[in-house]
Amino acid sequence: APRLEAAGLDRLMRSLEMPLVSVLVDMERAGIAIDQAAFARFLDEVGGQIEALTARIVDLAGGDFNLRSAQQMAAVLFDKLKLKPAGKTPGGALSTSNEVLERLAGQHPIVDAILEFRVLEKLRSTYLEPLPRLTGGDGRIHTHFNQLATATGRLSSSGPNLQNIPVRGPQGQRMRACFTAGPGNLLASADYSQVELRVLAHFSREKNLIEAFARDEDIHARTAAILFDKEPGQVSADERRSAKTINFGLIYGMGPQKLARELSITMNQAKEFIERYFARLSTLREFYDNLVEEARQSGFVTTLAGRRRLLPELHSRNQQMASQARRQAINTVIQGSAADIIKMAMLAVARDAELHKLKARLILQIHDELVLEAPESAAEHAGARLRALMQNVTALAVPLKVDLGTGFTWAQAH
DNA sequence: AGGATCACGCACG
DNA sequence: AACGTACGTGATCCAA
Repeated sequence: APRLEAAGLDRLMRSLEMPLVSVLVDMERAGIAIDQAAFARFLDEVGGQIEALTARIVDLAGGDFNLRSAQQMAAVLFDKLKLKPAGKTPGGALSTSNEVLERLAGQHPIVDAILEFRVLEKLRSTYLEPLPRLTGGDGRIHTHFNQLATATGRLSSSGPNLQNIPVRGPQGQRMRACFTAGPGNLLASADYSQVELRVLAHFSREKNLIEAFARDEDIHARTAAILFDKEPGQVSADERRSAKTINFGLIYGMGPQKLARELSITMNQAKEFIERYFARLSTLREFYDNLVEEARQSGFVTTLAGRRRLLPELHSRNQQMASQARRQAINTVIQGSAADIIKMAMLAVARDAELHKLKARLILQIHDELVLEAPESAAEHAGARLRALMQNVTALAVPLKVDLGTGFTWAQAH
């Protein structure tokens, strides 16, 4: 306790993290219901497709091998079939990752089959087979929310991880439709809209970002307009996509190499792009420089709620380590502050008399999203209350916006 | 033989 | 290599 007080961390401990413990306990005990039959049907279909694809891949490879082994897969693709390697793993082996395979796609029909196999195999092995086995006697799945697992202040989820359930594409939608409200109940899902960019706007005081959020404009279109000298209405889909990549890359301290790859442009174009971005949003450059300089002097960064991350590597003589620490410094302030905000919201939700009367209970947190379960007749009311609590939990230099949905399944609630 | 650990790949925000 | 996580599978290591 004396050490916490000395670091000014006792308030964070007493008024945020300690009260949060019982909220997390309640969420873990509550769990989420799943549709066993929907899981079974989905697994049945996926299993059949995996069998068919396995036969086709082995046939195209001209011999049997274990297609779940990256080592054997590399041998087939690059030795046997003589495809051109397009990247290495951190360990120095020839990579067979999604990114590499997509570049090989035109060269051989086996490539598309492998990509498809990987998607289905991931679904089967990580979600469709294990999750139904983890159902308790109550027909529900109970995760653990780990409060001390991350460097930034986020929660993590394990046993099973319910923070990485597929959501993208038709397969993701179908997966989330397997998670349901219990009998007589509905789910309400509320997620913070672009909370990390809003946190960045708040800390940096960047005029363009603040204005765009204040007017509830399309932030990526606005960035594109600034970048390409246009009116936001005149921005093309491609230009908006580029701006979106930059906006998100910004939060991680993305360099020109990664940007070039993401946008399929040259290194020089990417460098120009980044320069122009910071020239026109110069407050951001200042904010980043100040943040890193203060972190170097103090040895740590501080989030909205006063959470700290020590970053001794900022002083590393190894350039790569030092650069990584600089990116971590920036990202931690943003990601960690967003984590602070949703944790405060969780406390507000848990303490809210109205939600209590409605018999609404928090069941999941997925970094910027809260999922509530409530009796059917109360769900709409509870959702609206949840949204209000999340939006008003703290006042930043920009408004907090929350998107809301309700439904009988997690997919419908989105 | 079999548990521990690493490498790889990939799901999410 | 652009930040933060969890986990399944295969490959490899190694103490009892």
